[in-house]
Amino acid sequence: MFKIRLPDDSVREVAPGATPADIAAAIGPGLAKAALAARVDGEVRDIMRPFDGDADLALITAKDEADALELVRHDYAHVMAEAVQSLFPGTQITFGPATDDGFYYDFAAPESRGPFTEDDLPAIEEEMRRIIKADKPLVREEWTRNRLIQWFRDKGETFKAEWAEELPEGEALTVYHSGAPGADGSWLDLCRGPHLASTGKLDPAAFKLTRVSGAYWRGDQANAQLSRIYGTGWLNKKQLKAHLLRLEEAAKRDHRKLGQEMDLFHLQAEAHGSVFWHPNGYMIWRELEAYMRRRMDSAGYREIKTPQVMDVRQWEQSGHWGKYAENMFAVPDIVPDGEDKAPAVAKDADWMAIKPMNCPAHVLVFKQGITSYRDLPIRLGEMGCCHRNEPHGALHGLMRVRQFTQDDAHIFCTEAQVVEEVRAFCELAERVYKDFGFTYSIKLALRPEKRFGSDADWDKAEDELRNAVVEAGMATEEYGWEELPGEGAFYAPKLEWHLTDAIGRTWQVGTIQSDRVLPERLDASYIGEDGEKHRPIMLHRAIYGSYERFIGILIENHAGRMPVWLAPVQAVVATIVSDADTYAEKVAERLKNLGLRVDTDLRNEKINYKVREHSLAKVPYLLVVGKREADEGTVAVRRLGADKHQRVITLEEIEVELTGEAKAPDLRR
RNA sequence: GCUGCCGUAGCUCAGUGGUAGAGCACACCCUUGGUAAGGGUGAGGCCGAGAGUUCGAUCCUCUCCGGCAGCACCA
Repeated sequence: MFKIRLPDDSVREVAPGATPADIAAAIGPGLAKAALAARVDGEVRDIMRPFDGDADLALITAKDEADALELVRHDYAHVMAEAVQSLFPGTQITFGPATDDGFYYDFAAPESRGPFTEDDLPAIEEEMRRIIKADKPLVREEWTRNRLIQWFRDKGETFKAEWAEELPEGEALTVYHSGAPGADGSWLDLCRGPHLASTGKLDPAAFKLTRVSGAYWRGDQANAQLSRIYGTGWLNKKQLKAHLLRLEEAAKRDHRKLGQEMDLFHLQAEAHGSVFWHPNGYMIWRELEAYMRRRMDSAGYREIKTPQVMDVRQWEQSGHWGKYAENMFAVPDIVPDGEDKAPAVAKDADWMAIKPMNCPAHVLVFKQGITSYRDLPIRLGEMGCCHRNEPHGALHGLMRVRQFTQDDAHIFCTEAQVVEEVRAFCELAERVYKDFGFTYSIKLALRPEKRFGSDADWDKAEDELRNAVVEAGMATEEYGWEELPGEGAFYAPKLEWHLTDAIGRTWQVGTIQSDRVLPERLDASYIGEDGEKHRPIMLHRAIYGSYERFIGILIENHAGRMPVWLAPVQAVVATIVSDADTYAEKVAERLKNLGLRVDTDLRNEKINYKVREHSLAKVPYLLVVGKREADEGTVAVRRLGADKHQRVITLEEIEVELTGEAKAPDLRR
């Protein structure tokens, strides 16, 4: 007999061969029905899998949402794979995991038919519902590796066979049958599990196939491209509907859509991946830039400006040409003759390259003259405009562009100063992100495979970054502290700041990198206390990351309703009747004289129309004036996002209110 | 860059193998109206670019450019 202990510490004895399902049934029919799987000694297992000895048992039901969702999504993936193979014979299966909101499965579609398209989805959904309603038992079996390989080879499943061949020899491998093994219509996949007891445990109305795409076999671009089908899956219909609603809400915040509606910027084919900033959008930029200048000035940075284009030899020396050339724009140093649209370039032409990063130029500034250890640390900042030739498929609105401006800076310091500089940067970053109301997490990206520099240097650099965060007290769960092996830049490990926006998405923005390679390659040095030359360490750092991306994040985070200090137009004075025109202009004039961005709307339109238009334009303050306000020297205030309730206040009062709200966070008292 | 889908008026989108339509926006006229669309009239399009099939292409085929969703790559 096995002793099975339940969460309430009661113990039940069962005969060998008994399963968690038996215990659930013994406790009650309600639980037997609700139980989806079992946690046995902490491990999630099939509810029909017999105990192998004494165990602690907790039954998993829909109430254990995280576990339940993971199980259900994994099962949807398998049901989808079964459905696809039944509808499209000749399709090979590969892998299909659960994701954050659903599942996907990668298939090798039959060559004769080509990859799946969205038109295939309704039929697949229908077939999935049929399989779910058939309530097929999901049966676990242990197979040897050879049996597996043979099985998949016989079926023509080359991907699965390849995978099975790499699995460890002696270990028993699990397969799951959908339907009794050997029975008509039974289907099989290699899978670690666990699974629900049967397909009927899934809700046929709680999933939806959402899209198709390509995906590389084993995530490697060098491998075959598979056809991936994505779905979202939930425990019940209500959850599915809520999820679809969340997607709609997110779509409404899309910065590309809002950017057009609010006339902030545009993109067009002739400069694809580079932003045309309109006056409204550039006003946000200017405020951000002014704010960051103040923050950096007071943190001891000095701002510089360096060339956009430098001789390729310089990029060769810095190492960028070797490691980064595929992302760089190069220009021949020639004079076009004006006759050919695209002049021929001689083989021996000199080449220049547009900067993809600011760092080499900053080293060149550092190298002018002789630097004493007494001068360190030297913090050189630049609002540096960089160009990177990104893969076309990666471009995305403001978030991923080919021309962007960084709030960049490089700190040159001694080894002894690194930890303190990084720690100070952690605090500066925290102040900035708090001013914008963001929460964030900090990650340490460790050495990648393709890299410069010795392992000893990487050891030191990684330790320094880690220690600095520890000293700042931020290497904690609260700050989402995590280390990411292999994710560093080719020249240095990186600390990364990931912002979480208003709807829970994360974006990498800030970074600091400790670099020993570039000072070496470009021969930067300072004179130490001992009168000898020494290599400085160079810290690359940014807080916004890029203005483009940061503005994109701000737009989505606020759904376009920017805080007053960032709003391109902070207030509109709108008239009800033309008799109030003069007064409206006077109001606007007074507010403008206080440095506020104010427009008037004197058009021959009804107030309803004006309210609607300026609300949609996300203007934070609408000041409505009619005869009454003109007579009394007041304005009727309509604050964007506040309830309908309106306030009528004096001109003096609105001046105080607006100037208060329009102050940048670092200037408030 | 790879896979799939898409490209028609400033914007959002219908549509057809015989060179085009709606709503909003825009212009003009009427309307002076108290908090999310007052009414009328009008102007506006090389139907992404190039080649092919066809008597004839916005529509069919191919190539290219761009966009979208993933993948891969990244601030």
